[in-house]
Parts: sequence; C-alpha cells; structure tokens
Amino acid sequence: MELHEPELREVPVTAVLAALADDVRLQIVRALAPGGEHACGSFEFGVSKATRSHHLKVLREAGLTRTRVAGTTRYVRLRREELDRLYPGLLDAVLAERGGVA
Amino acid sequence: MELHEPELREVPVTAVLAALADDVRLQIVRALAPGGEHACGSFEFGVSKATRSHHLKVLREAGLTRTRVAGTTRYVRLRREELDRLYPGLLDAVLAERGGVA
DNA sequence: GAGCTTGTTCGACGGTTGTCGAACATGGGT
DNA sequence: ACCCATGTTCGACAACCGTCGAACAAGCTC
Repeated sequence: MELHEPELREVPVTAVLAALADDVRLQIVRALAPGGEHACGSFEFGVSKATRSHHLKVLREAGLTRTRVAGTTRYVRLRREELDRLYPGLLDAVLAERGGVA
Repeated sequence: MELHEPELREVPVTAVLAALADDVRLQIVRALAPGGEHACGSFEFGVSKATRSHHLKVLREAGLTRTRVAGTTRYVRLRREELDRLYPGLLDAVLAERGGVA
C-alpha cells in the first residue's frame, strides 16, 4: 500500500482549495483541526464508507492529511504545521465557526 | 440587469472556496488583488468571452467581487475588506506567489 | 438608424466529481 | 482455519462544471 502523500509545495493551490470546497471534507477537517489522530471509521457523517474512503483519499492527495496504518485501521491527522507555514491563515479562516451557510 | 451580489455571510464557505479553486478565476483574483477596478474585457487569459463572463459571474455570486455597470462596459473589483474581515488570512494565503503548481 | 463594441445568455459537448453497493484485501480474534 | 472488522477499489450512475460558438441585448458614435 503506497499511501501517496505529496509534498505540499508540489500541490497546486487550486487543488488544496478544491479539496476544502466540499461539505463532507470540511467536516472531516474540522474534526481533525483540534489535533491528534482519528481512526478513519470514527467519522460518522451521513455517507457510505466507500464515499468516506474517497474523501479521505482526496484530502491525503491534496497534502492536507497524513495517514498512519496500524493493523486494519488507519489513523488520520491534519498536516497543520506545514499548512500554516505554506498558507498562513488559510485553515484558521476556513475553520472559523462563524458562519457561512445560508 | 439584476447584478446579483450576495452578502458574504450568506455564502457557504464551500462556495467561496470552490470559486477560488479554479485556475482562470484565481488569475482574475490575482489581477484584482492590488486594488482598483478592472474592465471585464481587460482580462486576457486564453478563454473565450463567454467563458470569461461565466467565471466573473461565479466570482460575483460567491461574494468575491463587486461589479459596476457603466455604459456597455462593466468594472469589477475585489471585495477585499469584507473578505479580510470574514476570512482573515484567506486571500493572503491564496494569493501568495510562492508557489503551488508542480 | 446602421454599425460597432462590450458583455450576457443559450444550448451543447466532454470531462470531472460525489455517491452508492458489491467485491476484494488485510489483519486481528477465538 | 474460520469469521469478523476495517478500509480500499471497482464499476455505474447522476449531477455538475468548464468550455465553446452563436445568438442576443444594450449602449455609443457617426
């Protein structure tokens, strides 16, 4: 299992933004934001596990998360430091609980 | 001509991010970032005027730009203050020239 | 008014994306 | 060894998106 995790510098900005521009993925990022690892299965938004797996892959390949394999479970965490270094303010702006949504 | 320009608070975050997650639109935002008004026709990226019109509409309806009509030409500008107030750091992070792309 | 310029709207097209169930892979338990 | 749990991958399908040319609308100038 290759676990393809790109260097953040090599990911186009538009790909990072596109990865964040989805409701389910944003929920995942919000859940991850406080820090620490989460088992993939711990995300219970109303989607099938196939869909959840897909979203986690998108996040990983956009350079937003890192995944550790431990037995049959996989633990995900936000690459916060790298993100804050490369895109200072991005995560804070996006995660701010104030609002958005109609 | 209605010129539908929503309140930024009422636009879902994902819509703002989706609007920025496109190469052509990001180029437009970068051109607008220094400030001031630009005529729609002044954007010469390799797309037809139909496509350009479409992208400007997406930006406007995501609350990112404001448009002033003057005769047959339309002038566009970034809603920078509102964006910086609601999403501090977002624009700076996204516009930073360092970057992205392989 | 004729004609030009600027920009929008209308299909249409092809590609991408989100979603799912089903099948598969892997690694524990007992 | 068998079963169960956790995830991934594989079609498939519908919806959406970026793109275009063509038609249209509105305003300016002669």
